[in-house]
Amino acid sequence: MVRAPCCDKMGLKKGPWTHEEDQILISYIQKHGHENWRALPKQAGLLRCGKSCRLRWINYLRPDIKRGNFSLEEEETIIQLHEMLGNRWSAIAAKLPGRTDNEIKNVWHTHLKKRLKQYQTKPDNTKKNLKSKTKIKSEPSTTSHSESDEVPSSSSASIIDGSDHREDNNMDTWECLVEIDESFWSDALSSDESQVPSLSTDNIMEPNYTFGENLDDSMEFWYDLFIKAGGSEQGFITQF
DNA sequence: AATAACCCCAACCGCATCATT
DNA sequence: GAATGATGCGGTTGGGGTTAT
Repeated sequence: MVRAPCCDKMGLKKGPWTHEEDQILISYIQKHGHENWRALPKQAGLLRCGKSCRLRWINYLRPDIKRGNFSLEEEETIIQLHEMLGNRWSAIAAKLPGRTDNEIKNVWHTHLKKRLKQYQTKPDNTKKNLKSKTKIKSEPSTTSHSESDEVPSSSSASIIDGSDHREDNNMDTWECLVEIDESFWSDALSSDESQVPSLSTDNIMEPNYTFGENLDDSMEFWYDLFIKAGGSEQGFITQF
């Protein structure tokens, strides 16, 4: 596989982006879009490689990026999805509107993984005992962490917080999904990923979210999975 | 007040995969 | 089908900020 030369070999700039560079990139993409990342920096007048521009745009400059701390619901969603999908951060990010794979990956490595580990080594801990010292960000944010964002509740289904933020029936859905053998999910997902539709979590995270163009296909896909996993038709109707 | 230790996150790197020729 | 080019993705790291001593 032929790889593009890296930035330093091309005499291109690396490291943190300046405000000016951000502005150039934003205005260029607003005017021309980003059809060709490789050509973009040259056309925009940036001394960056296309890869760097793409990353900066996707992870930081995109207008629909949701800045600030993750909500409890988001964190719990990450944990649940991680159980199902593993380290497929982009797939997880797709279920969390406004969040990037990089951001989710960071949150996982810095908070959630530790939290899970902590809980697993101390399964009899009370929720209170498991509170950690997560800092409160000072930056302006659309969603703010509460102090109690560190509390696992059960081994796999609800890790974050004892206070249930979901309706019980939603939790049932989660537990159902989680109980399905992980290998089943990976097999099912790898068999034809292009068909993987939105999970029901979309409804939790983004009430206005609509399924892809082909809702019927999506539902059919999940129906098949559900039945394969041993669920009944009635159960599927109840869950979804 | 100084500084060591820790934490967080933006950005880089390299591989995988998809698209085009 | 092979070669090449472009993009996507996940793992990792370095620097800056924060907290503890």
